[in-house]
Amino acid sequence: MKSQLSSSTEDYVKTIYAFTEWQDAPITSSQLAARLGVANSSVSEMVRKLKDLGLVDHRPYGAVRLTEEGRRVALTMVRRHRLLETFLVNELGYSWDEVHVEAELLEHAVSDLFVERLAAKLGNPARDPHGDPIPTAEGTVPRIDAHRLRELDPGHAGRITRISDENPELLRYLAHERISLDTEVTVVRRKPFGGPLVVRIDEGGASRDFDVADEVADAVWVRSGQPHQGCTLEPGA
Amino acid sequence: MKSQLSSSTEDYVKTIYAFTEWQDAPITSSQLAARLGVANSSVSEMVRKLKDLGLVDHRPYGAVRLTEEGRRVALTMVRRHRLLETFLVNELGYSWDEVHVEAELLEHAVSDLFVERLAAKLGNPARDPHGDPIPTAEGTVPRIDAHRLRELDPGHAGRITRISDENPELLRYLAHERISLDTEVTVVRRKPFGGPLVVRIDEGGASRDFDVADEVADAVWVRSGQPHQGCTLEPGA
DNA sequence: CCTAGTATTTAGGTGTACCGAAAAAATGTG
DNA sequence: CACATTTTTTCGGTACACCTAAATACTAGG
Repeated sequence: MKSQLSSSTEDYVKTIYAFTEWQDAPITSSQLAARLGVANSSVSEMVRKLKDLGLVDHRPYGAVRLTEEGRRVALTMVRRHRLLETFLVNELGYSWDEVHVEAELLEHAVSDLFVERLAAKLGNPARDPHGDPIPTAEGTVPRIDAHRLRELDPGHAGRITRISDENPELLRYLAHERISLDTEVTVVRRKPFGGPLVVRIDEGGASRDFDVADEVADAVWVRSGQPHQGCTLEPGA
Repeated sequence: MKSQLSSSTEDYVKTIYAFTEWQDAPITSSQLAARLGVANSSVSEMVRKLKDLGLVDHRPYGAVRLTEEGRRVALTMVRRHRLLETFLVNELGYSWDEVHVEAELLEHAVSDLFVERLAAKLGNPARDPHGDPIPTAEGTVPRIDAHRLRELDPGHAGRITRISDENPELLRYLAHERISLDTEVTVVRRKPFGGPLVVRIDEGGASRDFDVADEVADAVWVRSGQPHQGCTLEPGA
């Protein structure tokens, strides 16, 4: 059942999964190639191998979809990645813009035993430092009920529950602008024709307006209602 | 200066270093092959590459010796390995027979930043859970002043300061026999012609005699004098 | 000091994961 | 709906780290 996959294989599966985590529509060959930073021809070849391994469904010229087994592998990788990020931030004092690359390397080197011991030590967190849900060991993904900042209409208020970890520079920028998980925002003005989105930010009484760049509006997720509950929810919760 | 070495390269260098850590005499091709579990021909080829990288000195049919640069790399790997082992035991509740394999995988995946943050968190230990000295980031190896149990004469008393981590089964056996770091032993009888070495073990008042198998006598190191100081000495100490 | 035996290297070959270039299939547009 | 464009696949080729088998160099015994 677990024939030990190469770290390339793990990366492909994780990337395929990640593509559909926050949207529908399966990933195409060239999108996969772009995200992995390899040539299209490499993807064609590798996808055939993944299919032989039973990890993806794919027919020539079609999109690539994970099988149940592939999804299981992907969730294992995502769990590893996010637990490692949490560890790096909570225990080793990394800042949230530093953890992604480090976790990317480590996730291929840790054993299941390591992951479960680490999860226990961290208190079985349900979210990582960027607010991304950490799949359970059994393959359940905690539901995250939030929307991209970009999609919100004026007047909509809520708390930031997720910030994509893909771009460290963006994370540093947001930290510099004092925007983080749990920051309360209210949409003031929706993008007209190419104009900026503006949000109002509560800061213990005072408030300021903030121009949201397109990239930021895509990377930041907001939830109205309950506050973000940090990194230490109970496992089954 | 740091052109990123493959994990194979790291393993070769580490293995070459390890061979001379507790004895003199440089390692030969076939010894290297045996320890790495690869064919002699693979070693020949790889040693040539290591030479091209400036990590070893070697002329055909001669032994393999690390260069200064090679030694630096090896110490980096050993530092990583032993800090990781310490982490696994101290923070994740691994037992000392479980850590070696896990550390072997992780040591190729961690960054220098990770290692130094980890070292700081662990309190810059000078010894790992088996009593092996942890090289400093600057490449200094804390002196360990001990002898193999095998080499001790009757009457010699001391504390166990090191137990080789290479054989997990042996470690489990010793744990089962209630022998660990800091156990006080006195050599009762030295091996006559193939007969067993016997040590007396103090156990808070009571004492028992223990037959030491050959393999154990090679793996256990004893120091007379000060007690083993645990895993939290100061860096420069 | 020559030879039998062992240690080491060379030669040729494998699998994985990548590449660029060329061929083939799918897609969009007049 | 045919053709040009884009996307995907196929086709040689490369680097790495390993292998077995064959050739070569050391080394110890007679």
